[in-house]
Amino acid sequence: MINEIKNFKQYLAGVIPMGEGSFEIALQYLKVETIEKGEHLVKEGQACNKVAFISNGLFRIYYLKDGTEINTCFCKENSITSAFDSFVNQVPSKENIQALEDSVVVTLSSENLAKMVGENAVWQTVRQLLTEKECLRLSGRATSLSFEPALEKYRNLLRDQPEIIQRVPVQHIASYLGVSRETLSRIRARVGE
Amino acid sequence: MINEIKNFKQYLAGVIPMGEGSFEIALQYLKVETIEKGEHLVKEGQACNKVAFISNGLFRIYYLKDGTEINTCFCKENSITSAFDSFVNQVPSKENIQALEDSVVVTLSSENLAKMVGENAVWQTVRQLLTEKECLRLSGRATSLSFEPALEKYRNLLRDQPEIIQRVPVQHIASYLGVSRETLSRIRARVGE
DNA sequence: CGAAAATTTGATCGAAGTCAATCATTGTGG
DNA sequence: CCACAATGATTGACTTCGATCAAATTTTCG
Repeated sequence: MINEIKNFKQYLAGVIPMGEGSFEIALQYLKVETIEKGEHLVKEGQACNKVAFISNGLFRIYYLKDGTEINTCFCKENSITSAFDSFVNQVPSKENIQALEDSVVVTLSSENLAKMVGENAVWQTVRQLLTEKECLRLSGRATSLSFEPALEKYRNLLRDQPEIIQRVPVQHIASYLGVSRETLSRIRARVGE
Repeated sequence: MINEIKNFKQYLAGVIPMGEGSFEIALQYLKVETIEKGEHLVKEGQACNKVAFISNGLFRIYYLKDGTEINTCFCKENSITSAFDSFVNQVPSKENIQALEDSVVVTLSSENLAKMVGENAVWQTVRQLLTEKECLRLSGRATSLSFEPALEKYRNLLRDQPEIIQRVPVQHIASYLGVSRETLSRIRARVGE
């Protein structure tokens, strides 16, 4: 089993205990892809018919509002990324997913996921758990975005995802926090780092 | 079958087509409860071990931030409400759910839901679909909260949930929109209701 | 090295928050 | 049924945080 697939297996083991052989069903369906920095995994308008486990690298999810990009999520190695709405409802994506670093992902199409669910119900549970996780993330984001002042937002990000601040250009972080580049710059000057 | 249960069946039919008899499994597990205006369905600190289908009435979900209430959701008849995090992860709820009108709900405990999933896999699918729905709602909320000016937020609420504005006290709406009571009041004066 | 992009810094402006007072509505007890 | 308290909503004055515009500086990369 190649390394990327192993990483994915490891990741799932942390989400739900999987009986011997349950994971192996997936092997025939998984695909390893390399995405270079700057390239897109998903583009607006496309249907996103797959989820991607990030074995290595970093992505951002963003959409366009009145011509400017708004980042909604940063996804790093050892997590899953996808254009949720598009994947679930098979509609064209309003979101873009772009690699911020050279990345390697393991992808799984929705059709293949459906097959896996048919073969072993544990995959249905996996899907359920991952969806619930996404709910919790979104709920936290909604809270933070509108009820924290800019400084708090930054502090919280620093607390919850310190690596992001190291690895992501400031402009993207500003948009993620719902703050102008200039304001974020000043906050950073004050916080010292 | 009493009316509240019928309503619930009807609601589910709109979420997913259910084979004859699939719903009937639920009958033994469902419970009808009456909640008077002002009473709580869930209180902070309690574990919320059930979901409630609202047959009749209106609820708000809120939590306390530095002593002030922040509303995160209004749920009216013909929809489902629950303290998501608490229900899913069996932890004490940070959220409160309060009836804004005299209400009648159909409740289902998480243990009973688990039993139902065991008896018929369609209930697993129901759960999945409802979770996905919640994700989409949260995603929209996160977007609206931080990237729309106050006026837009209000207009969007007016467009998406006009009834809420009729049925919910202004103070609660303000907190839901992440805006001070005074600002909302001024917006309403401008928009002309 | 030099051009382009990203970040920081400075000055100004505006949307929305806060504080305070007034007006409206609801509800309760005499 | 009215009076009065209590709560909720509106209006006004002032302040503040963060956006915008503009310029300077730093970093990135061909």
